[in-house]
Amino acid sequence: MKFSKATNYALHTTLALVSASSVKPIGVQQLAKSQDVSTTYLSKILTKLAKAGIIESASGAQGGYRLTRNKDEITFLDIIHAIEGTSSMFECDFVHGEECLIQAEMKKAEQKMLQYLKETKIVDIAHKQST
Amino acid sequence: MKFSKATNYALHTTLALVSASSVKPIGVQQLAKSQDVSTTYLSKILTKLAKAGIIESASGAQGGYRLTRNKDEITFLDIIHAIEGTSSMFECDFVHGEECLIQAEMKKAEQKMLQYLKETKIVDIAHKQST
DNA sequence: GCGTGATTACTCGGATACAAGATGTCCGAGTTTGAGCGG
DNA sequence: CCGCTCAAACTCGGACATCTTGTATCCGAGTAATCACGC
Repeated sequence: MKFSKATNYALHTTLALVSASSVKPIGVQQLAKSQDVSTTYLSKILTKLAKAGIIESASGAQGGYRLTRNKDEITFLDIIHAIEGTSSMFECDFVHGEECLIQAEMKKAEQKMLQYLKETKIVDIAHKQST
Repeated sequence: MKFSKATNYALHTTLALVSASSVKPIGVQQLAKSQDVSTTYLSKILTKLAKAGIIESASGAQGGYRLTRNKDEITFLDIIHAIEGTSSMFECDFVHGEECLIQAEMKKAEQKMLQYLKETKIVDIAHKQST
């Protein structure tokens, strides 16, 4: 029950993009270098973020990645859902007659975490970091 | 980022033991049958719970598993920690100069979930279920 | 009746097999920028 | 000076390779209760 490394890469990269906040896209090479990842692997991760509509890619020379939305709209949850998927962390496959009460409690617990992640924005971190 | 099936087995088995609440231990075969798992696999899971001090095993004929503590002391978190381990769900390996702010937020979020799981007791489910 | 041993019903733990997912690499294809070259 | 072409600098996406982890099985060993047997 752990978050994948890809999520960590995604969060750090998004933070970098938010901090940069320029109109000009930033190349994968530059992003990858600061996190010590291969460019090909990072680009695979960023493609997921792009599909989720968080960032967009500009191909060709001088290409790279750039935020799409307003940067203070991006939450931790957005990133995590883009990478890890949106399915629940706990699934009870058994066939009890009724709804599984254990699963119900687990989902409530999960919601507590998701709620916090939904309230926390990447841009807040960027502000803290720059000070 | 999902809970393992083993955790589900562990939770259901513990619930069964709490509901039974007899002094006499319950055999793995009986427990496994109700969840459609092999006895050998389930016993492996229960060994973890035993090591965590939540249940104890009685070997030999008429043997099986039985709760050790008072049943209203057992929380969801106890079970989950016993099976999944106690390490954090999010680890940032990078070497930033300072503490990683992203990791800090992620751990706060995780704490929200753990807090809920710590407050929720198995015996509560047992009561709900019997009504 | 009573001890003693064998049998039976269990759990325990290590070794192993298998599948799925996470992690990462390679390479060909498409796309934009910019430089070079000819008119 | 303008437009065309071509190379360079990029990203995109699929196909692999690898490693770890979860899931599960098998089997020999140990252990406790029970039964059988002989004294």
